[in-house]
Amino acid sequence: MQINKQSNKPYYEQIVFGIKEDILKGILIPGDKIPSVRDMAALLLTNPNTVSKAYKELEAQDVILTVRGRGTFVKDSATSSPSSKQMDKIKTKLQEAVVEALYFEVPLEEIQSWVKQTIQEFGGEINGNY
Amino acid sequence: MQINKQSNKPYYEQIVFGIKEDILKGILIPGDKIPSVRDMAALLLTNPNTVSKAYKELEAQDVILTVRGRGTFVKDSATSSPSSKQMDKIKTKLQEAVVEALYFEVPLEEIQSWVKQTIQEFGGEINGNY
Amino acid sequence: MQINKQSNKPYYEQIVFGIKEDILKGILIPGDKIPSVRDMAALLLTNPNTVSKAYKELEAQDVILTVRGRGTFVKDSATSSPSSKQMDKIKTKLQEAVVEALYFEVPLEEIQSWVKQTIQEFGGEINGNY
Amino acid sequence: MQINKQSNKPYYEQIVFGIKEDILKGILIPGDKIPSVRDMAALLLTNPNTVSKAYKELEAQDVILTVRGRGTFVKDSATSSPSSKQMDKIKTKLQEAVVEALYFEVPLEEIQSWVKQTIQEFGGEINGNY
DNA sequence: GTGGTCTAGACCACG
DNA sequence: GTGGTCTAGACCACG
Repeated sequence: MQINKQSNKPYYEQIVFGIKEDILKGILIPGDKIPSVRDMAALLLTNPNTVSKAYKELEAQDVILTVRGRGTFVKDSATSSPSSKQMDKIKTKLQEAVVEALYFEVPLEEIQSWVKQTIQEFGGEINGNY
Repeated sequence: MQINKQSNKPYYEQIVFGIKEDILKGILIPGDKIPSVRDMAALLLTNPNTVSKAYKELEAQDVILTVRGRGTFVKDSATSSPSSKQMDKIKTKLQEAVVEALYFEVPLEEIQSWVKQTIQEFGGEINGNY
Repeated sequence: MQINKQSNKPYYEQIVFGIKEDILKGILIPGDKIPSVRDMAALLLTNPNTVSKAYKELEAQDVILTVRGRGTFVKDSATSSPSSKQMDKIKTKLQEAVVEALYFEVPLEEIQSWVKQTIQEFGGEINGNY
Repeated sequence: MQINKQSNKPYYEQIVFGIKEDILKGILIPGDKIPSVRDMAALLLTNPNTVSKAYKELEAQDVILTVRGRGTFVKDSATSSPSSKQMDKIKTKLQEAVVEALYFEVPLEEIQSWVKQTIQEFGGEINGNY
């Protein structure tokens, strides 16, 4: 995992997203201890406060569990069901991306293929009749 | 088109997106004159500076064209081909939305259906066997 | 509203609680603009970052709404329904306080009276047959 | 008694609270010897330092008494009268819990019922016309 | 060693 | 003028 310092995306959001990616990819599994705030900051060449902010956000989203004095752990993903608010947010984000693509005349097949690729890369088993 | 003042999305981005939506929907077609910065600001109950910023962004993206003294016009979409940079940005945005959805265990069928719905609403002609 | 710098309660939590109190008391009503992060920091003789943290927490709890560049506003309390998690937390907190009181042999009548007083001070109209 | 390692409440506070609960419930009665720091640590699968901290806190609150070489004992509750400082703390804690509940529009009846339940569970004899 | 809180101060995006 | 992000660095509570 790395922070793209050129991106206009805040560092802490990149960390939040990166952790989720690692969980989806199976690099991190439920129960795993993730690096301490300080270690992660050293790894990512950023400030501990920034990592701390990311971890707090991840905890608010029920992705990790942090125990004072002991560390931070990956939660069971089954536990974390999104609120309808989060659901709406995700849906809107997806739709906006699609509209954007359509506007710039990305061929439909390509849009579909991007989605499929991502699902295959991150989504694990896919039903045959899809 | 309206601005959602509750949204955490910047007003100017909402305007940029709204114009693109209107074009995709056919409400605006190439060559159409769009309201002046001041008129649009009045329509949207917002600050002219905000509209101006949105128009500049739309011009940078080759979506509209401002002719001094004559007004602002919707460009021919054929003219506006996205740079590979824009293309990457769109792809990344789409993938991130999908990853987010996967993380929160949105069923694959639902993700697909969201994409299809959006395409059908905005994308015009869709091949039957798609 | 004031921060008790002697208290072991974090400043930012005191601010969160203080805002809720002011809403319950009617000092703040839905739609009201609350002081900017900087102004509030000056009022409370604390650091803007601390106020910012409090405001973020209040927004996460659906108590206030912050609009970039415009300010921070009190939300309609009807909108903010607590999650079952929040509910559990509140219940636990209340029960712990009661257990503590019982342990130190606070008379039952006194415990009841504390609760009633608080309800009368903050709860507005109370049904007669209570 | 058990420690909830998921809770964000410090372990030592959980122990302090747990002992008080046991006394209120009658599981522990004045004069009872409670497990040594080491035994308790083994029982609770935690660090002896943590138990030690809890015992010190309980001693400071006049709940238990440690006699060097003989062990740790539950004090007579009559002996342990709270300082007015402790009293204020308890009152504040209770009021805060009630304010929190009111803010989130927990019905008054429910707040009352939570208090009653707790009293009935822990408080022993309750006057009929209460 | 772990995360939590707080300060001081900088720079930025938005309206 | 508004909130958001980030850094650097301090001190603290907990285990």
